[in-house]
Amino acid sequence: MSKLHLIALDVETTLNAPKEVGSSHPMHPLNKAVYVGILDSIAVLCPTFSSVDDRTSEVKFSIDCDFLVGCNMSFDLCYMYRKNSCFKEVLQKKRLWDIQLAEYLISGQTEKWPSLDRMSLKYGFPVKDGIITKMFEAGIGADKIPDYLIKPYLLQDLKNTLGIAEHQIKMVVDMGMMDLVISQMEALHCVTEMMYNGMNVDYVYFAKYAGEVATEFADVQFKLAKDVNGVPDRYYSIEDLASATQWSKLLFGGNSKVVEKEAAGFYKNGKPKFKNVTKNVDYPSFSTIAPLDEWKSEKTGKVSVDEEVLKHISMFDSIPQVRDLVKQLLLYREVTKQLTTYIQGLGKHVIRNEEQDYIYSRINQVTTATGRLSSTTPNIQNISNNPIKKIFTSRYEDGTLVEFDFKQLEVAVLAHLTKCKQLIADISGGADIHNELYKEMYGKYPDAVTRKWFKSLTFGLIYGAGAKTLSVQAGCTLEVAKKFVVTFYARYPEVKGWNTSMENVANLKGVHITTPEGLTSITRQWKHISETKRIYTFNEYKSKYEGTRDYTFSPTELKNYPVQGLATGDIVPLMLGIVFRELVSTSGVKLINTIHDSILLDCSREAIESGVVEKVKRLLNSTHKYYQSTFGIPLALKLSAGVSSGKNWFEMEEV
DNA sequence: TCAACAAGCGCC
DNA sequence: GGGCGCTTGTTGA
Repeated sequence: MSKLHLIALDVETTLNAPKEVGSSHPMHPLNKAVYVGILDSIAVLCPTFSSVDDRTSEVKFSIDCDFLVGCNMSFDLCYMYRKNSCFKEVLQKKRLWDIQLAEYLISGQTEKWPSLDRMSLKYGFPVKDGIITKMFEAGIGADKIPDYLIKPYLLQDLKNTLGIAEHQIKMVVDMGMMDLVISQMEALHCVTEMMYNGMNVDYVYFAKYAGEVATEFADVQFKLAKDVNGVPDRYYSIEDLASATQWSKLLFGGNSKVVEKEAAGFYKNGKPKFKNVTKNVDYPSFSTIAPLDEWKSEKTGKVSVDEEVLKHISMFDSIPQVRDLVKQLLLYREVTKQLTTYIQGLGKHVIRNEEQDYIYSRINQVTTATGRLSSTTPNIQNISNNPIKKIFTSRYEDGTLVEFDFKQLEVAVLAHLTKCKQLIADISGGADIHNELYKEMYGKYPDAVTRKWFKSLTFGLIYGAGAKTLSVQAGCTLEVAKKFVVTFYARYPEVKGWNTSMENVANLKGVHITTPEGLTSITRQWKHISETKRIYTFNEYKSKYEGTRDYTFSPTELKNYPVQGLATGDIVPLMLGIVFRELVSTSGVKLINTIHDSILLDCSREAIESGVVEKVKRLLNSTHKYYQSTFGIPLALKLSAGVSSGKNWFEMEEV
């Protein structure tokens, strides 16, 4: 193999953004790139360190290379895009090699956020200068650090990055992982674009809605405080409405240490002397319901007062006062969540510009065990499905948000992995598997309400739940849950076979790991290589049950990782890359986010009229073709996407 | 006072 | 049952 031509990129920046959004936030208006370091692996030219107005970097980027290399590249790329739109156009054409992403994949998702330092150690390069790192940690940006300090630091980073990339590329080729890695690097381009674009926020609506929620919170809090006051004195007294510990003591009893002053003779001057005595006080349980064993925490022994427990009490406690109090607490919890996590939480991430307001969340590609993406600062993947979502609107006058969802993605992937004939037939034929399973059990199709709870049985089973858990989660009897499990495996027998085979292989191939220091692990580990060559790492855990073996692989992880990983770790990112290439040069369309099995676009009216929705839908409905051409393996069934759109992210309607 | 952990809860 | 991240309270250094 001839020597690869790599160009490394590293940006040193100011650290001026407020703490709430992260001081180095690449999209914050107060931040900018100060030094841009570029190092070419074959050119004899010196490394480049350019300032903002320097055109040298542009020249460098125009050089053709095999990979543009960096560490945590979405960060550097966003800064470069902001510097100059010419950079954006040129850089987005490049093939990327992010050493952090490559390391995460090579490690079988065990290295989360691998740092340049850690990788430098592993691959035998000098670890960088601690002084600069300390300065960054102290909030001193690159603009306040003199050249003579920062340039050698930057150069070392660039050299290490290039060297690490060269090692990794060899490894990835040897491991047969290159197709996966390349598709992940394309996805990196897409999520970088999404982070760069951000989500447009309707701040006027946000302010109004925030006021409404705050008012509601105050009302609910007032009412709950009043109800708490009405609890007889002999029970534990709630001091903090938000404390689960205190609620547990009130509802299920418990003891509490109370410090009391006790007379202890007299001082010489005749004044009475006191000493503090700690007494244990036992409180009776306010609820008449005895706590179930499964409500008790394994680690702390505390009785849970989560939603499930509270709902149970609110329905079945024999004392009306208890039922009412707990109902009010449930309401309080709900409103608190809305206020703290969504109103206040999202509010501090709004970046206000003269023209428009945006939330720029991070989309992380190197954090999960399965290869799924995650979202932080703020987490946009768990926004409540309620009017809070109305804050997200189009940036275009008269524009719309458009969301594409893969239909039944994880079930379809399960069908592919297990090659289950009936499951493939059901999904390919457009049948709803929940309806079909219900019909097998009851001889007729369910109505909408029935289907909703019944659906949770299917997902529970795929995630690995047993009949007992299924009955609790779905709120049905154990008999129904048992019957469901039998029905499911009777209709889809290959799923059972696949599950069993995963367990067998894990037990057969799991090995004890020896550390570099020569220590051998008590638990075994199994690295499973999927057909896309993604590596899943399974570890044994201490068994809950007495008997057979002390340590076992988790059957639920074995069932779930390959499904979740292929679906939302491999297939969705593959298509993110494809959609990115298709849309990146289309005007009036912005890629703005991705939530596990969906892709979110912000579209102008003109773009909609020019048929962008149909274009993307066609791409997504051809996923099986891209899968085959990328991984060389046919998908056992075609995937399809649904589309919905709306003026804001709450009022989306199917199109 | 701070950091780590636990509980709780939002999403797919 | 799987996968996450955020907020708050608790705990222990």
